[in-house]
Amino acid sequence: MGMPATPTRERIAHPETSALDLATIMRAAGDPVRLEIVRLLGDGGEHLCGELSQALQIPTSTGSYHLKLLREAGITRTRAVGTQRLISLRADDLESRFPGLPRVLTGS
Amino acid sequence: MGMPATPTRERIAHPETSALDLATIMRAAGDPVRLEIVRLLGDGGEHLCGELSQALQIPTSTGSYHLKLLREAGITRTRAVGTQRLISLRADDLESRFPGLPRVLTGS
DNA sequence: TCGATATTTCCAAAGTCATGGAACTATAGA
DNA sequence: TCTATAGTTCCATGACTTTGGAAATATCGA
Repeated sequence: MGMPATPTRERIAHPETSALDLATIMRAAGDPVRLEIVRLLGDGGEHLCGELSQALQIPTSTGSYHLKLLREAGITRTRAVGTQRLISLRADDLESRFPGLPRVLTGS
Repeated sequence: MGMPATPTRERIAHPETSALDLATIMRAAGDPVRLEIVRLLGDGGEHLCGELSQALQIPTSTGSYHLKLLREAGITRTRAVGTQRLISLRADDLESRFPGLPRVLTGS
């Protein structure tokens, strides 16, 4: 026994609102798969990785890759509940830094 | 003499406003060089390829490449005057198709 | 018709990105 | 514990992107 040398799971990293970069956000949103994910998140709810992957008919490994990019760009927030990941749009953070952006991304 | 087999120069192609695609626009804007060009065009004026390339300190061949991508995505309009190309933002077209987008792209 | 100027096109090299199967990790529940 | 489930990470592959020098094209004015 004893503690493992490293934590078993890193806390999920999200950029601070003040650090959001428009070029990074645009690049992340500028892919048909990721833009469709953003549109699905435009309902304001929390969605699972598997649910989004299924909606887009892509393997979960591909979905997980795209969701990581969206999170690292600051477009989405991910929180862990059990083995699940609840993903939502950072609409308020995006709006405060880039007024009008959430509406553009989600089509209102 | 006689006419050449092909026209000496194609008319500069621009997508119609109704054909503008958000993922394509986002991808085009999601590059630091191109986003900076868009911000410079945010003054509403017409700018030359060489002027923009110089402002960004890149070779004109690189500038020309990025300007082609912006034009093909429908973000900019290019008109020829002599050997020069006058480039401007398609702010009204973008606004009508994606309300709020020009403000987001240019930082107002 | 020549030379200067503005820009585009060509090309190759280097870099980045998307894809998806397989292996792995974490958690819940029996 | 064991097993199922959810998601991540690893990895190879192929595809696309960005870069910039060189060559080509177009236009202007002397």
